[in-house]
Amino acid sequence: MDQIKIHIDKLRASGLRPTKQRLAICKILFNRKETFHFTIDQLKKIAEKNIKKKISLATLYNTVHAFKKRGHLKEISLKGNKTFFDTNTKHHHHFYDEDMSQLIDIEGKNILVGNLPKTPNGKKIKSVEVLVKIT
Amino acid sequence: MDQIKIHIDKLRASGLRPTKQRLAICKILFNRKETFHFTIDQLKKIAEKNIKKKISLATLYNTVHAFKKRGHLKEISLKGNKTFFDTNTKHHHHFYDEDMSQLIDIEGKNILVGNLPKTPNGKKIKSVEVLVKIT
DNA sequence: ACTCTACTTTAGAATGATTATAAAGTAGTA
DNA sequence: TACTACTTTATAATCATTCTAAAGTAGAGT
Repeated sequence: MDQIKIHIDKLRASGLRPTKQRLAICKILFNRKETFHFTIDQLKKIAEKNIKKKISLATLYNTVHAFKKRGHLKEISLKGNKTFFDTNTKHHHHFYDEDMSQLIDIEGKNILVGNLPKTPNGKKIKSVEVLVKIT
Repeated sequence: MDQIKIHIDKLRASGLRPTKQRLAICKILFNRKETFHFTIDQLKKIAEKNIKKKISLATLYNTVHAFKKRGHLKEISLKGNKTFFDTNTKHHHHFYDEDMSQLIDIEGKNILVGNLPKTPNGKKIKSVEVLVKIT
């Protein structure tokens, strides 16, 4: 079954025109079974190698943010200057390998967080994120 | 009892000369019972108001990093452009109030993280951090 | 107190990630 | 094919942080 068609439909369904650049990015991000964690400049390198042309940084930022807004990507909370994105949009947690600067998924159901205290001022919990740093 | 003396000793014990700027910063950070979470520019505003003079950004960065290196401050993992520091150096977790961009401590012992899967490649766990976002 | 030296502070430049701008290009509809 | 709104792009702008190197200061030894 044609992956390209799937990506075109996905883009159209999100109100985004299927352009060459967006399709190239879709191919990199979504033609895979496993989760993919990346930074913008990693994505840029891969995309430019694939299409053998330059892609503007601005396009990559635009596209990735558009995908995030539509729920096709998640942004990962990490200290430091680099922002990571994650193709796994389900609720889950991460190992962070500091030597490799690399994220590894932990399925949400495989981790248990208990004894949470009452939220301050009766606020609602929006999310619970666990980051396990490893070396 | 003289707080200033305590700060001078603390600085000396860390191999740092007690300068006007460092003492002003110590006063802001450590003359309090409760945990203090701050960004560099928040600290700058408070410090300059206190001493009624400008302090160089570089000095604030230098000092805060020196304190962090000596274990008097912790740096907090958060997405976004701003880096937070925390006067609570014990192991603990955080609520993050997104409306207020404000961190609130959760004592380490008050939270339970279980069912952690095996670490990849037999790596060692360095830390487990929980961030509870609230609104 | 005086001097010397190493440590500090400082303003401003440099860096690196991200966002804004505005002009040129393109998809999709009529 | 023609038109219009959406996209891409190069570049400038912004923001946090780090670097630099020159001027200032603390503390030890005199």
